[in-house]
Amino acid sequence: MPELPEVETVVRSLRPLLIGRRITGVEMPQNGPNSSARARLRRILATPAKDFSRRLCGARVTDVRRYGKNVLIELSPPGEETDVRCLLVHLGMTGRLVWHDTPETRSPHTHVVFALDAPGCWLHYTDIRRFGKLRLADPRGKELSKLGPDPLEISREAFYERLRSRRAMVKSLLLDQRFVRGIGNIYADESLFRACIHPAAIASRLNRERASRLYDGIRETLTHAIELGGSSISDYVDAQGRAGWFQLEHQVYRRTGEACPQCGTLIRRMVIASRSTHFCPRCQRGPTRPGLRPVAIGRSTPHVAPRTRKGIPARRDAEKPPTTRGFSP
DNA sequence: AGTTCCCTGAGG
DNA sequence: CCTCAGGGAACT
Repeated sequence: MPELPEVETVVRSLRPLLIGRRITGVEMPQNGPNSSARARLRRILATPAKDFSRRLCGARVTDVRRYGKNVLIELSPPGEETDVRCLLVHLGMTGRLVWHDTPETRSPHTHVVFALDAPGCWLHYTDIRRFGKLRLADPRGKELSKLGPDPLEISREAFYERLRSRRAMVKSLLLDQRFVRGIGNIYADESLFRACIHPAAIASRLNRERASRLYDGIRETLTHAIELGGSSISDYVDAQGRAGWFQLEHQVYRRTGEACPQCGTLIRRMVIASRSTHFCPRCQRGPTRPGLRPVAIGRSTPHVAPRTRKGIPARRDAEKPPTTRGFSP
Protein backbone atom coordinates (compact mmCIF):
# COMPACT_ATOMS: atom_id res chain seq x y z
CA MET A 1 0.00 0.00 0.00
CA PRO A 2 2.52 2.53 -0.96
CA GLU A 3 1.03 5.88 0.03
CA LEU A 4 2.75 9.24 0.20
CA PRO A 5 5.35 8.35 2.89
CA GLU A 6 6.24 5.04 1.25
CA VAL A 7 6.55 6.58 -2.21
CA GLU A 8 8.62 9.42 -0.77
CA THR A 9 10.93 6.85 0.83
CA VAL A 10 11.24 4.92 -2.42
CA VAL A 11 12.04 8.12 -4.31
CA ARG A 12 14.70 9.16 -1.80
CA SER A 13 16.35 5.75 -2.00
CA LEU A 14 16.12 5.73 -5.78
CA ARG A 15 17.67 9.13 -6.39
CA PRO A 16 21.32 8.34 -5.62
CA LEU A 17 21.05 5.11 -7.57
CA LEU A 18 19.42 6.44 -10.71
CA ILE A 19 20.23 10.09 -11.30
CA GLY A 20 22.79 10.46 -14.07
CA ARG A 21 22.51 6.83 -15.15
CA ARG A 22 21.45 5.66 -18.56
CA ILE A 23 18.91 2.94 -19.17
CA THR A 24 20.66 0.42 -21.42
CA GLY A 25 18.00 -2.26 -21.60
CA VAL A 26 14.49 -3.23 -20.60
CA GLU A 27 13.66 -6.89 -20.11
CA MET A 28 10.28 -8.41 -19.43
CA PRO A 29 10.57 -11.89 -17.98
CA GLN A 30 8.13 -14.41 -19.38
CA ASN A 31 7.39 -16.00 -16.06
CA GLY A 32 4.58 -15.84 -13.56
CA PRO A 33 1.40 -17.70 -12.73
CA ASN A 34 -1.82 -18.02 -14.69
CA SER A 35 -2.06 -15.43 -17.37
CA SER A 36 0.34 -14.92 -20.22
CA ALA A 37 3.14 -12.42 -19.98
CA ARG A 38 1.35 -10.32 -22.56
CA ALA A 39 -1.81 -10.18 -20.45
CA ARG A 40 0.14 -9.41 -17.30
CA LEU A 41 2.06 -6.63 -18.95
CA ARG A 42 -0.98 -5.04 -20.51
CA ARG A 43 -2.27 -4.23 -17.05
CA ILE A 44 1.05 -2.72 -16.03
CA LEU A 45 2.32 -1.01 -19.17
CA ALA A 46 0.26 1.65 -20.89
CA THR A 47 2.51 1.29 -23.95
CA PRO A 48 2.97 -1.93 -25.97
CA ALA A 49 5.91 -3.81 -24.44
CA LYS A 50 8.07 -3.52 -27.57
CA ASP A 51 7.64 0.25 -27.85
CA PHE A 52 8.07 0.65 -24.12
CA SER A 53 11.45 -1.01 -24.28
CA ARG A 54 12.57 0.68 -27.48
CA ARG A 55 11.63 4.16 -26.35
CA LEU A 56 13.35 3.84 -22.97
CA CYS A 57 16.64 2.41 -24.16
CA GLY A 58 19.35 5.06 -24.19
CA ALA A 59 17.44 7.51 -21.99
CA ARG A 60 19.35 9.10 -19.16
CA VAL A 61 17.77 9.74 -15.77
CA THR A 62 17.88 13.43 -14.92
CA ASP A 63 15.74 13.42 -11.80
CA VAL A 64 13.50 11.26 -9.62
CA ARG A 65 10.52 12.88 -7.94
CA ARG A 66 7.32 12.03 -6.14
CA TYR A 67 3.97 13.33 -7.33
CA GLY A 68 1.20 12.12 -5.04
CA LYS A 69 1.67 8.36 -5.01
CA ASN A 70 3.53 8.39 -8.32
CA VAL A 71 7.24 7.98 -8.82
CA LEU A 72 8.41 10.24 -11.65
CA ILE A 73 11.64 9.16 -13.27
CA GLU A 74 12.54 12.10 -15.47
CA LEU A 75 14.63 11.39 -18.55
CA SER A 76 16.84 13.38 -20.88
CA PRO A 77 14.85 15.83 -22.96
CA PRO A 78 13.39 14.82 -26.30
CA GLY A 79 15.61 14.90 -29.33
CA GLU A 80 18.82 14.26 -27.48
CA GLU A 81 18.66 10.50 -27.17
CA THR A 82 14.98 9.66 -26.90
CA ASP A 83 11.55 11.19 -27.26
CA VAL A 84 10.50 10.09 -23.79
CA ARG A 85 10.43 12.71 -21.07
CA CYS A 86 9.35 10.70 -18.10
CA LEU A 87 8.75 7.19 -16.82
CA LEU A 88 5.83 7.35 -14.44
CA VAL A 89 5.53 4.52 -11.93
CA HIS A 90 2.51 3.90 -9.75
CA LEU A 91 3.17 1.09 -7.29
CA GLY A 92 -0.49 0.23 -6.76
CA MET A 93 -0.81 -2.09 -3.78
CA THR A 94 2.18 -4.38 -4.02
CA GLY A 95 4.52 -2.75 -6.49
CA ARG A 96 8.22 -2.57 -5.69
CA LEU A 97 11.13 -0.90 -7.42
CA VAL A 98 14.20 -2.61 -6.05
CA TRP A 99 17.85 -2.49 -6.96
CA HIS A 100 19.50 -5.85 -7.67
CA ASP A 101 22.99 -6.88 -8.67
CA THR A 102 21.70 -9.28 -11.31
CA PRO A 103 19.10 -9.21 -14.08
CA GLU A 104 17.91 -12.65 -13.01
CA THR A 105 14.48 -12.64 -11.47
CA ARG A 106 13.85 -14.34 -8.16
CA SER A 107 10.15 -13.73 -8.09
CA PRO A 108 7.56 -14.94 -10.59
CA HIS A 109 5.98 -11.52 -10.06
CA THR A 110 8.89 -9.53 -11.42
CA HIS A 111 7.51 -8.00 -14.59
CA VAL A 112 10.15 -5.56 -15.79
CA VAL A 113 13.92 -5.42 -15.32
CA PHE A 114 15.76 -2.22 -16.24
CA ALA A 115 19.46 -2.50 -17.04
CA LEU A 116 21.59 0.54 -16.19
CA ASP A 117 24.95 1.71 -17.46
CA ALA A 118 26.88 0.77 -14.35
CA PRO A 119 28.27 -2.65 -13.47
CA GLY A 120 25.95 -4.76 -11.34
CA CYS A 121 23.01 -2.41 -11.61
CA TRP A 122 19.52 -3.62 -12.40
CA LEU A 123 16.26 -2.15 -11.27
CA HIS A 124 13.48 -4.72 -10.86
CA TYR A 125 9.79 -3.87 -10.97
CA THR A 126 7.90 -6.52 -8.99
CA ASP A 127 4.17 -6.47 -8.38
CA ILE A 128 2.26 -9.42 -6.95
CA ARG A 129 -1.23 -8.08 -7.45
CA ARG A 130 -0.51 -6.08 -10.57
CA PHE A 131 -2.44 -3.02 -9.51
CA GLY A 132 0.60 -0.94 -10.36
CA LYS A 133 1.33 0.90 -13.58
CA LEU A 134 4.34 1.90 -15.60
CA ARG A 135 3.81 4.48 -18.28
CA LEU A 136 5.73 6.82 -20.49
CA ALA A 137 4.32 10.25 -19.94
CA ASP A 138 4.82 13.94 -19.93
CA PRO A 139 5.00 15.03 -16.29
CA ARG A 140 2.93 18.08 -17.25
CA GLY A 141 0.39 15.88 -19.00
CA LYS A 142 -3.26 15.61 -18.18
CA GLU A 143 -3.19 12.51 -16.00
CA LEU A 144 -1.11 14.20 -13.31
CA SER A 145 -2.85 17.54 -13.65
CA LYS A 146 -6.08 15.93 -12.43
CA LEU A 147 -4.55 15.32 -9.03
CA GLY A 148 -5.17 17.70 -6.14
CA PRO A 149 -2.59 19.58 -4.09
CA ASP A 150 0.10 17.82 -2.09
CA PRO A 151 -0.93 17.80 1.60
CA LEU A 152 2.57 18.83 2.60
CA GLU A 153 2.52 21.82 0.26
CA ILE A 154 -0.98 23.25 0.47
CA SER A 155 -1.53 26.15 2.86
CA ARG A 156 -3.77 25.85 5.91
CA GLU A 157 -6.19 28.39 4.51
CA ALA A 158 -6.42 26.77 1.08
CA PHE A 159 -7.04 23.40 2.71
CA TYR A 160 -9.91 24.85 4.71
CA GLU A 161 -11.41 26.41 1.60
CA ARG A 162 -11.29 23.10 -0.26
CA LEU A 163 -12.98 21.26 2.59
CA ARG A 164 -15.65 23.91 2.98
CA SER A 165 -17.13 23.40 -0.46
CA ARG A 166 -17.57 19.64 -0.19
CA ARG A 167 -20.43 17.69 1.26
CA ALA A 168 -18.78 14.26 1.25
CA MET A 169 -17.59 12.38 4.29
CA VAL A 170 -14.17 13.67 5.23
CA LYS A 171 -12.52 10.24 4.97
CA SER A 172 -13.77 9.79 1.39
CA LEU A 173 -12.30 13.15 0.52
CA LEU A 174 -8.91 12.32 2.00
CA LEU A 175 -8.84 9.19 -0.17
CA ASP A 176 -9.85 11.15 -3.27
CA GLN A 177 -6.63 11.96 -5.14
CA ARG A 178 -8.32 14.88 -6.86
CA PHE A 179 -8.93 16.47 -3.48
CA VAL A 180 -5.44 15.95 -2.09
CA ARG A 181 -2.82 13.70 -3.62
CA GLY A 182 -0.94 10.98 -1.78
CA ILE A 183 -3.13 9.92 1.13
CA GLY A 184 -4.43 6.34 1.24
CA ASN A 185 -6.33 4.26 3.74
CA ILE A 186 -3.67 4.00 6.43
CA TYR A 187 -2.81 7.68 6.63
CA ALA A 188 -6.43 8.79 6.29
CA ASP A 189 -7.36 6.82 9.41
CA GLU A 190 -4.24 7.80 11.34
CA SER A 191 -4.60 11.49 10.45
CA LEU A 192 -8.27 11.61 11.46
CA PHE A 193 -7.46 9.96 14.76
CA ARG A 194 -4.69 12.42 15.41
CA ALA A 195 -7.06 15.27 14.66
CA CYS A 196 -9.90 13.76 16.78
CA ILE A 197 -12.29 13.92 13.85
CA HIS A 198 -14.86 11.26 13.04
CA PRO A 199 -14.20 9.72 9.60
CA ALA A 200 -17.85 10.10 8.64
CA ALA A 201 -17.94 13.81 9.47
CA ILE A 202 -19.24 15.90 6.59
CA ALA A 203 -16.41 18.02 5.23
CA SER A 204 -18.38 21.23 4.81
CA ARG A 205 -19.54 21.03 8.43
CA LEU A 206 -16.01 21.18 9.81
CA ASN A 207 -15.38 24.58 11.27
CA ARG A 208 -12.12 26.41 10.84
CA GLU A 209 -10.68 25.07 14.06
CA ARG A 210 -11.41 21.43 13.26
CA ALA A 211 -10.22 21.83 9.68
CA SER A 212 -7.04 23.30 11.05
CA ARG A 213 -6.63 20.35 13.39
CA LEU A 214 -7.09 17.98 10.47
CA TYR A 215 -4.51 19.90 8.48
CA ASP A 216 -2.00 19.50 11.30
CA GLY A 217 -2.98 15.87 11.88
CA ILE A 218 -2.29 14.99 8.26
CA ARG A 219 1.02 16.81 8.13
CA GLU A 220 2.30 15.46 11.42
CA THR A 221 1.28 11.92 10.54
CA LEU A 222 2.86 12.03 7.09
CA THR A 223 6.03 13.72 8.28
CA HIS A 224 6.52 11.27 11.10
CA ALA A 225 5.87 8.34 8.77
CA ILE A 226 8.44 9.61 6.28
CA GLU A 227 10.99 9.87 9.08
CA LEU A 228 10.41 6.19 9.85
CA GLY A 229 10.61 5.10 6.21
CA GLY A 230 6.87 4.44 5.80
CA SER A 231 4.71 1.52 6.88
CA SER A 232 5.73 -2.00 5.89
CA ILE A 233 2.49 -3.87 5.85
CA SER A 234 1.74 -5.90 2.77
CA ASP A 235 5.22 -6.15 1.31
CA TYR A 236 6.48 -2.63 0.93
CA VAL A 237 10.23 -1.99 0.87
CA ASP A 238 12.36 0.80 -0.56
CA ALA A 239 14.74 0.60 -3.51
CA GLN A 240 17.38 -1.06 -1.37
CA GLY A 241 14.98 -3.59 0.04
CA ARG A 242 14.67 -1.91 3.43
CA ALA A 243 11.34 -2.02 5.25
CA GLY A 244 9.74 0.90 7.06
CA TRP A 245 8.83 1.09 10.73
CA PHE A 246 5.79 3.31 10.93
CA GLN A 247 3.43 0.31 11.16
CA LEU A 248 4.58 -0.04 14.76
CA GLU A 249 3.14 3.39 15.48
CA HIS A 250 -0.26 2.96 13.93
CA GLN A 251 -2.77 4.11 16.52
CA VAL A 252 -5.99 2.80 14.99
CA TYR A 253 -5.31 1.29 11.57
CA ARG A 254 -6.13 -2.44 11.71
CA ARG A 255 -6.52 -2.29 15.46
CA THR A 256 -10.24 -3.02 15.64
CA GLY A 257 -11.18 -4.22 19.15
CA GLU A 258 -7.98 -3.00 20.75
CA ALA A 259 -7.92 -0.22 23.33
CA CYS A 260 -7.56 3.33 22.07
CA PRO A 261 -4.06 4.44 23.07
CA GLN A 262 -5.51 7.76 24.21
CA CYS A 263 -8.62 6.85 26.20
CA GLY A 264 -8.87 3.06 26.34
CA THR A 265 -12.17 2.83 24.46
CA LEU A 266 -12.23 -0.06 22.01
CA ILE A 267 -11.30 0.86 18.45
CA ARG A 268 -14.18 0.39 16.05
CA ARG A 269 -14.32 -0.43 12.37
CA MET A 270 -16.76 0.83 9.77
CA VAL A 271 -16.78 0.89 5.98
CA ILE A 272 -16.48 4.19 4.13
CA ALA A 273 -15.86 4.42 0.41
CA SER A 274 -15.67 0.60 0.39
CA ARG A 275 -12.62 0.78 2.63
CA SER A 276 -12.09 -0.39 6.19
CA THR A 277 -12.12 2.61 8.47
CA HIS A 278 -10.73 2.43 11.99
CA PHE A 279 -11.45 5.02 14.66
CA CYS A 280 -11.95 5.63 18.35
CA PRO A 281 -15.66 6.29 18.97
CA ARG A 282 -14.83 8.44 21.97
CA CYS A 283 -11.85 10.49 20.79
CA GLN A 284 -13.41 10.96 17.35
CA ARG A 285 -16.97 11.58 18.45
CA GLY A 286 -20.11 12.07 16.35
CA PRO A 287 -19.91 12.83 12.65
CA THR A 288 -21.77 16.11 12.99
CA ARG A 289 -20.91 17.23 16.49
CA PRO A 290 -18.42 20.06 16.26
CA GLY A 291 -15.55 20.82 18.49
CA LEU A 292 -15.58 17.90 20.88
CA ARG A 293 -12.13 17.36 22.12
CA PRO A 294 -11.25 14.91 24.87
CA VAL A 295 -7.76 16.34 25.19
CA ALA A 296 -6.10 19.64 24.53
CA ILE A 297 -4.47 19.88 21.16
CA GLY A 298 -1.33 21.86 20.72
CA ARG A 299 -0.46 22.98 17.24
CA SER A 300 2.99 21.51 17.33
CA THR A 301 2.49 19.08 20.18
CA PRO A 302 1.23 15.77 18.89
CA HIS A 303 -2.08 14.81 20.41
CA VAL A 304 -0.85 11.26 20.69
CA ALA A 305 2.69 10.58 21.67
CA PRO A 306 4.51 8.16 19.41
CA ARG A 307 4.22 4.73 20.83
CA THR A 308 5.60 1.35 20.10
CA ARG A 309 3.50 -1.54 21.20
CA LYS A 310 5.16 -3.98 23.45
CA GLY A 311 5.05 -7.62 22.52
CA ILE A 312 4.53 -6.97 18.84
CA PRO A 313 7.77 -7.72 17.08
CA ALA A 314 8.63 -5.98 13.88
CA ARG A 315 7.84 -7.85 10.74
CA ARG A 316 10.47 -10.32 9.83
CA ASP A 317 11.36 -8.57 6.64
CA ALA A 318 11.62 -5.33 8.53
CA GLU A 319 14.54 -6.79 10.40
CA LYS A 320 15.88 -8.67 7.45
CA PRO A 321 14.86 -7.18 4.16
CA PRO A 322 14.18 -10.08 1.80
CA THR A 323 15.15 -8.37 -1.40
CA THR A 324 18.54 -7.04 -0.51
CA ARG A 325 20.93 -9.58 -1.83
CA GLY A 326 24.48 -8.54 -2.06
CA PHE A 327 23.60 -5.03 -3.04
CA SER A 328 26.49 -2.63 -3.05
CA PRO A 329 25.89 0.97 -4.00
C1' DA B 1 -21.12 10.50 -4.60
C1' DG B 2 -21.33 5.65 -3.90
C1' DT B 3 -20.33 0.73 -5.77
C1' DT B 4 -17.87 -2.91 -8.40
C1' DC B 5 -14.06 -4.88 -10.24
C1' DC B 6 -9.36 -6.11 -10.95
C1' DC B 7 -5.49 -9.44 -8.63
C1' DT B 8 -3.00 -12.47 -5.28
C1' DG B 9 -1.86 -14.12 -0.75
C1' DA B 10 -3.01 -14.60 4.10
C1' DG B 11 -5.81 -16.42 7.35
C1' DG B 12 -10.09 -18.78 9.07
C1' DC C 1 -13.85 -23.73 0.74
C1' DC C 2 -14.53 -18.75 2.35
C1' DT C 3 -13.48 -13.60 3.40
C1' DC C 4 -10.46 -9.80 3.60
C1' DA C 5 -6.92 -6.43 2.09
C1' DG C 6 -7.00 -1.92 -1.22
C1' DG C 7 -5.72 2.21 -5.51
C1' DG C 8 -8.13 3.67 -8.89
C1' DA C 9 -10.76 3.04 -13.27
C1' DA C 10 -15.22 2.40 -14.68
C1' DC C 11 -19.36 2.15 -13.63
C1' DT C 12 -24.34 3.45 -11.65
